Amino acid sequence: MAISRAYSSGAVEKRIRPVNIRDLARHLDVSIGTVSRALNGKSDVNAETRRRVLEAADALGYSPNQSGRSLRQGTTGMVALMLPTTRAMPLADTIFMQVLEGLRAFLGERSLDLMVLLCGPEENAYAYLRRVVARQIADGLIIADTQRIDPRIDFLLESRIPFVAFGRSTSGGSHPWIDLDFEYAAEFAIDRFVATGHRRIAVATTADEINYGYIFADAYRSALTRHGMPVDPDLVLPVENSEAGGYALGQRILAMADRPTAVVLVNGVMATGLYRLLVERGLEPGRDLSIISFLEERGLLLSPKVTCFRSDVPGLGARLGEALLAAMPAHAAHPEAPVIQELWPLQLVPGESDGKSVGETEP
Amino acid sequence: MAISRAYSSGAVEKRIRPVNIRDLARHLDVSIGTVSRALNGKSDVNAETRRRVLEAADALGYSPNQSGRSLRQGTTGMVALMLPTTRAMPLADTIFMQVLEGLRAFLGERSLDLMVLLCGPEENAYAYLRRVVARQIADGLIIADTQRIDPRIDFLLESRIPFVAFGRSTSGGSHPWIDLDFEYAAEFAIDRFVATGHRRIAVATTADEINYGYIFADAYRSALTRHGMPVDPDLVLPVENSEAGGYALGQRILAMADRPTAVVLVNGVMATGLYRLLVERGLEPGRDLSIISFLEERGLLLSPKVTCFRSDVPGLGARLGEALLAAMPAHAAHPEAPVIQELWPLQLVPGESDGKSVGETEP
DNA sequence: ATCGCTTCCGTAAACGTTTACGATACAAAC
DNA sequence: GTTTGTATCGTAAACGTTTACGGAAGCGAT
Repeated sequence: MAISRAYSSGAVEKRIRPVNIRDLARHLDVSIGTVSRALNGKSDVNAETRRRVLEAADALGYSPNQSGRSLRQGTTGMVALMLPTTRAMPLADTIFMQVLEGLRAFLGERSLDLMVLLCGPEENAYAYLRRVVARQIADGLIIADTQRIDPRIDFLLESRIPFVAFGRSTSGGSHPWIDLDFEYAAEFAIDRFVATGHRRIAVATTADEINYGYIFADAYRSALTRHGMPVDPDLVLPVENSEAGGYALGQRILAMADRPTAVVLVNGVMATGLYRLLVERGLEPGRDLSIISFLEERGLLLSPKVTCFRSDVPGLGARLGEALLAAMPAHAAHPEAPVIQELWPLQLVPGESDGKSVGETEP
Repeated sequence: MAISRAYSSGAVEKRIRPVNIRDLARHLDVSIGTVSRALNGKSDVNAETRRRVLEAADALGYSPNQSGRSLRQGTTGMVALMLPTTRAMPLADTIFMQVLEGLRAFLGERSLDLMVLLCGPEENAYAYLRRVVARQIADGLIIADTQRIDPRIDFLLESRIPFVAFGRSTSGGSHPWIDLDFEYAAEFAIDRFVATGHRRIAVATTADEINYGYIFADAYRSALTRHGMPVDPDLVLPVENSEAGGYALGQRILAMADRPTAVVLVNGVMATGLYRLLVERGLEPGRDLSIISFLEERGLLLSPKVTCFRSDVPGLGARLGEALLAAMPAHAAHPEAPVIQELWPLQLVPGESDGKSVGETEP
């Protein structure tokens, strides 16, 4: 644990003042207006002058100060994605990072920078959002983890700031959103289970207030009803969004008197925990309990291979970016761009974790 | 895929202009100077006036425009963490998110906001860094993924912007950094292996240029030498930082003529993949191959339990924040704060994945 | 009445940039 | 020679905020 003196150079040196446009203008012996026009690609500047300006800017390492620029033109060139850290932790490993990367790449091509703002548990997410909007820190906003009733959406609509929601909500009027097609996944899984003879099918949803848990459970219920099967409330199981949650889910299922023969998971993270419990109890996924999981990258390494859904997740991120740009007047293709509201498609990847129902099996 | 018209309200409404300090002053019939002083807690403002200002600001939803404020006082109140997305993906699930949360919480208590800037593969990380610094977007910077030779550090030192590195580097002079104690982990693991009779011990390091791979391998070599054991270059195995990498690692180990009986992993992500391969081949971790893994949350759910290192990772994040603040003149406890350079401690959590060497076992 | 002190507040400059506007120079057209 | 047009550039205002400075008012002491 070495501790040395501040900045080895010894003398106390002031923070270096970055070169500004005035320095650059003085250095080139032109006016700052010309420098600005040259750098911003305006037409009324001599080609030779522009070359000199660009060259000098590069040599002196000049980039326009962001505060000055955005103060003048009321735009920051940044897009903020607000992320509650409570969610960031369990979900980061599945798809969120890929959404982020798809989004970032899309925005980067349009010379917009993406910044991720973490919102901790102690600070109210709504208050934080208000602060970010009022301080005009970003030209557009992306919110995740939409809840069934989400005051953030009402506020964002009211404040007229361009935004897009990753996930649906019943709040607010017509606003841009992209969401995974949870309905398709739930119904497809149920259809598949029913087709292979399963009659007692459980669903693992989220334990918190995030909307997609409700959506998934609703789709599960309507799919069962469509097949003329009864809906047992005891088979709708809220699960904590983690591997430990999946482990606990397994414990609960095995402890049930009238045990389900199949379960569909709203989230891939829990699959690993569920697998582990089954193996510990000497049970085999796909034989003793059929499992269909949601999006999961890691789960593909599970043995036996888990049957799960897949999706073009970076593409989803890019589509989020498109939906946001459509809501930003300065970036929209045409001024009257429609509000984008889309379900993102999934495909099932068959594995070995679901199979024919063999009725009740003893552990 | 519903698509509706832009903003249900119908009429084309302009973007709302947020209330600024002038509006607030006019509304209260005082000068903008007084409003600013009242909001910033200056002493020379009447108590009753301050109350009215604060009340009105809250009622009108006023927050000072960030650009104007930071333009004037040359400070943004934000700290940026720059993260290459190439790394973000595989590592997010292990410890990085917890580092982030610890850091964010620490900064939040000091009313600094943390923003995460993603740096994609197509944009040079160094060029991006230069841009961020020149645009003065943040008061302090945190860089991760330090490489053995890292030009970013030289540049940051030269530009005099406060920063801290998560990870060591040979570049630059004396600058703040925090790093995990890879040396301790490597040596402790080797000691433990040797004590239980292992003589052929492999190490899985990173396949890229990130510095900790070198550090870990060096510590591995010196530990072997200290025990008077030969260092076989074939047992230093670069592994891709993912579960697939762990799987491939297992394939390579099993294919070796003179197979090692133990392996220590520089990263926990690969443990799962290695486990899977062993199970597929009918081998058991801890009996047929002893494994000690690095930090890993998920690995604790593996069966048999993996022997791995643990650390107070959010605490590490907070310490990163402390190291950064010590380098920021406006926030340091005293102006001549020393440069913080620290190794963060780890502890071994015994599991069942390492045990006595039973020599060569046939699959 | 004058002075000094304190409390409170208004005025205006400054931060770095963009951009509307006008000025200059020069070439082309009359 | 005058006018018109074009290319190029300088000037200055504006964005929203903070803060140094000074002024006004009140009050007690001389």
